[in-house]
Amino acid sequence: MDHIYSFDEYGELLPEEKDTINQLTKAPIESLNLHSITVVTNLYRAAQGLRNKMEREVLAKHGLSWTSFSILYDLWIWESVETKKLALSAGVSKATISNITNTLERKELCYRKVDNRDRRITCVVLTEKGRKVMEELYPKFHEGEVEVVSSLSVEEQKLISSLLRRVIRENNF
Amino acid sequence: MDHIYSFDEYGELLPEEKDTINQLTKAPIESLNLHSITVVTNLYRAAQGLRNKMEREVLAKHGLSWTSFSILYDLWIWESVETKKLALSAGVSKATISNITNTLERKELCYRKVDNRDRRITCVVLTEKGRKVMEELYPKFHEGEVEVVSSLSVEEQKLISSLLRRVIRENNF
DNA sequence: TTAATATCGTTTCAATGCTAACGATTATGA
DNA sequence: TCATAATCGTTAGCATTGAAACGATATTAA
Repeated sequence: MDHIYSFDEYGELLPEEKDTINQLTKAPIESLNLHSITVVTNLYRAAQGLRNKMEREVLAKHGLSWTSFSILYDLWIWESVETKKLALSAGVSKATISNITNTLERKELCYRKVDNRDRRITCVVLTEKGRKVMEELYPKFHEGEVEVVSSLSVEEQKLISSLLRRVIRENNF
Repeated sequence: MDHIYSFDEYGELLPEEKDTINQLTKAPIESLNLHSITVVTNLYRAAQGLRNKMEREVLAKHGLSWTSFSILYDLWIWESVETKKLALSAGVSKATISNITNTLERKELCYRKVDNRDRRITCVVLTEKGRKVMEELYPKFHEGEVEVVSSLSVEEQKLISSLLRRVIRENNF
């Protein structure tokens, strides 16, 4: 990553964009919901920036991606988690969890364990080494979390969380 | 992707999580900023869900990723864009743009053009075929945008946009 | 002018990520 | 019981992603 900035300075549609969309689609500008576009644009940019910042400033030290870290976090909290649940939690496919688990196993941060009651299920378990990494990394990750939203007041943080939560709920994200 | 759901049903820290974090880090629970955690968690989940939904419901038809689409969008609006600007706009590295441009070129949706004034710079240009794809895809993408935030009122959409924009600004995302 | 520096895009290599197909296991139903 | 269906994790194949190294070009400084 070189550096991230806003392609459009304002986080809203520029006149050029409106013109182009108006000219080049059958849908005239009147039928475009500009507020929806703005929400989606800013939502994705904020999340992308968040991920890049964390991977660069916190996770790079241990060569972990955002998703790897989120898997380790789940294991840290829940001790042992099924592959499928890890996928649902992280919002990625089972195949991705399988691949990342391989990488984490190679780093000796976790290991697989077949469920005895249902042998189709594989549980992933944190190793002692994995636990130590989380103990070291989590406080720094949390610092980053605080920093990223520090420009918002506590009330605004509650507000944006409740709005985001509604989006998540309504879309079954 | 199988299906996405909230690992924690509430979008907030569960008692188990608080306990674990409290026990396993040197940082006691009092020093954790729970609101920051909630904002970051919900922000990333919403964005992840958004991306997955769009790739699945709109972009899969043409085998495009979110990033590929965002590049095509920039080209659609601006005709011709430098590689570096595309990277900054999409929030990915130059290398990623280079790779994706290769794929898009293979699909004949764009082509490269060396800048005559500064031969270090490569501009990427949309082809006629690429323009047609965007004309077909953009209205559907926009439908998705509207749908995703449809549970929020216009006032709430303005509000969340302005909050997100402040996060973006303050972090130089 | 010329050497040093900076900038830009590509390449290399490994990890992440998805879809589809697969093999193993469990559940269901006739 | 036994065939069928459903569920789970992995594998195969390909695209995406980034860090680092690299070559080409442009800028700066001496």
